[in-house]
Amino acid sequence: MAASPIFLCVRNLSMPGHAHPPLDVPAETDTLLAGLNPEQRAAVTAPGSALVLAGAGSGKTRVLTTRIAWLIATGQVSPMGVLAVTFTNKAAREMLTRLSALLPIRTRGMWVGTFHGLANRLLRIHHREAGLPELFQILDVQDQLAAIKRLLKRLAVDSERFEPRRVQAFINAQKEQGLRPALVEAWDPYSRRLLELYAEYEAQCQREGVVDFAELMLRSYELLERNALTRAHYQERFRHVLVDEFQDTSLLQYRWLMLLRRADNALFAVGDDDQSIYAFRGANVGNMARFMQDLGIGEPIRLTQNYRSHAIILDAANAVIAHNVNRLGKDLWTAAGRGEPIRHFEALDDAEEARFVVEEVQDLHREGLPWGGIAVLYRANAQSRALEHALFTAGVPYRVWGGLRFFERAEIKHALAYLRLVANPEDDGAFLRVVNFPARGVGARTLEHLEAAARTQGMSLWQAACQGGARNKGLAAFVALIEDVRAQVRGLPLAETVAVTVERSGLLTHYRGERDGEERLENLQELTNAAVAFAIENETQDLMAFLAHAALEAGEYEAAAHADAVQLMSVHAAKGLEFPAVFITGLEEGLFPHENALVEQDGLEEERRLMYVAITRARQRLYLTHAQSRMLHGQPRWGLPSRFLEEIPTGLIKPIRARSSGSWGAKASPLAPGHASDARTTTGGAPGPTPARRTDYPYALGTRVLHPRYGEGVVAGYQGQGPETEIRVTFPHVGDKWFILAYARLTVRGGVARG
DNA sequence: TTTACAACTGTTTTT
DNA sequence: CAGTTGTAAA
Repeated sequence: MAASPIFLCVRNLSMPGHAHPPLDVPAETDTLLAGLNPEQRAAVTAPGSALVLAGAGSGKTRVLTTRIAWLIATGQVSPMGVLAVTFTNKAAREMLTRLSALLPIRTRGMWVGTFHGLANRLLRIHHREAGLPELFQILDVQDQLAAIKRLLKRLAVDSERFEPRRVQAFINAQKEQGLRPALVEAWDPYSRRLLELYAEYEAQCQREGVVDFAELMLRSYELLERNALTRAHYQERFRHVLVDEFQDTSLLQYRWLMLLRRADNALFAVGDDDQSIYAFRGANVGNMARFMQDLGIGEPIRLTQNYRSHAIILDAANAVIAHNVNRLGKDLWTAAGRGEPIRHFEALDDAEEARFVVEEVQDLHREGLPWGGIAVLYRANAQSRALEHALFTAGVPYRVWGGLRFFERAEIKHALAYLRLVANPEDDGAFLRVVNFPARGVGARTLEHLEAAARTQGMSLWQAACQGGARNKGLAAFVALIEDVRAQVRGLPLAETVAVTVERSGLLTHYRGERDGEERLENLQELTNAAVAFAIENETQDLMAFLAHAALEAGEYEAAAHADAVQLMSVHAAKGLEFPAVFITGLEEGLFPHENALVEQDGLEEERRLMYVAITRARQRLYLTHAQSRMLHGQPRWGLPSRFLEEIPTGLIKPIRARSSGSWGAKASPLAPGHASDARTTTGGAPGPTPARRTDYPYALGTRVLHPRYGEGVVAGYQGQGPETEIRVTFPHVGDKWFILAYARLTVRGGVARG
């Protein structure tokens, strides 16, 4: 497989990255700096290394791109001497787009990309030094989990005790800390076993020539660390390293960046500790303080003027985030007016919440706001269902972000597995995925034999299958098919290769025969389109590059991405975006903040930052909604309003009542007892089982109750029904406890409860 | 070996 | 509720 042009141009190791004569560009440097406020200007022109503490909506991306343009235009660096790192592909693209608008330069060869994308780039170039085959494959999260399950099975590990996801999380956590198995300390037998599994997993990946996300980072880190010449080359080249969303860097990524640093290079980091919401993925906010220390930076440059939101919205955001203790500290301000109050709506259940959102959305649209100017945010993707249903029923166009992405869909993964086998038939993971899909009579028994043969002879499944001859008819057919396709696509352009492989795989025929195969067929067609687009955009026909792209950029191929539609997404997915109108839904204890987060170290603070991110997405109008009950796992579940609602000064909030007759929607005081048994009617539509069942619960939410062991607490929610109904009580010192209602010995202060 | 269906279980956020 | 795993029958 020929290396792509991308790789060829970076292969030119003699490319000087240091100063060069100023570009002959029409953009005067004064023009570049015009319109920046003093802090932004200071950041753009900062000599040497700097840390920029950039609040939400403070022009962070503008500063970053303007700095690159300014450095180039003033001759301080050549385009090839810049390394700019982001976390999302979207952000990287955005940066390149803005950059080419500022300067007439060719951005294609520039090193602007995500950490993982750049790590991949390094490893492709230096695969030999890194100890990887030229055609190494990238495992996405699903692939990695499948590989781990396979490993556990092969080693006959009790996967009840060692849950695959646990093992996966353990391995990734170690890698994100830069730790190989030999460096991890394990004191108890369980940890020791985990460690063994980590080591075995590594061996398996190495054998199969595959690399997971964390491995991309770790392997490229080790490459730079161990090869002084290579390191020196990139240090010489990248005179300016710029990092976006610095608060999201992991320890390993931090050290990766530091390897590229030389005394006369400049590191420019932009971040906002208040928007650090990826700790669960290894992000380490502490990197910001460490950065200042390691680089001898006294104070960060603070960008506190917000150009996005009205003052009321900022006040709310500032008030919420002020409850966090661990902060570098900054308050946002705006020159814009106060704006409208924040609207708050309490719904009886998630269905009513969704109906409220739809009605308001329709009003906004009638007032002239395009659908696309409206975002509906939620904490967990599962919440999108009720909202989608209501929007769909009302005929409002909407687009859901997140969830299952294009390259993660089963049919696409299948097609990609065929392509991976075309690129490299030794890929066991890909082999197992499609050896019997579509079904061709290769069952568990055949695979057992094959795996045994492969193991004893130390070869891949593919080799074993070739060698074992045609003991199984289906297996022989599969081998013949793959060999045939490999021969057929040799020398074909990328898109043809994809089209031919998909066709020959039999996937199309298979899905044509399925009831719900229509959408899958469309997706498979779309895969060829994606290949065409990829080939044009990157000027390459390299299948490996396309497969890497598929793993590193799972989404972004949805149809109608640019249509005017209401945007539905998780708060995480909304980071970096802004909308004239924003709904934050599901503001309930247990959901937002999420109950899992409450038991994690610093979990509540991270949830609060998430709330901060959510609020600061809004430019003019902000809605907050919560529901008294919500369907969860097919059961209604009750919760108190989120504490974040109370952290916003009441003066900024205007409660909204449901508009339909007979409804009830004023903001309730969460500690006011007594409304659980009030019979209430809901808006016109079917209210679901809610009102009837509510009367079954003996204590109102918020009721103070006494427990013989834990003392006084507050009723925080219910789950389930009938004799298995559980009650959740929050105790001041003990936290949340669940009890079976029928057995819980609870008393209400001042009397015994009904029930 | 494949298919169909029952039982079980987890369930946040994502490059 | 939905996705996965286990079991029984074809």
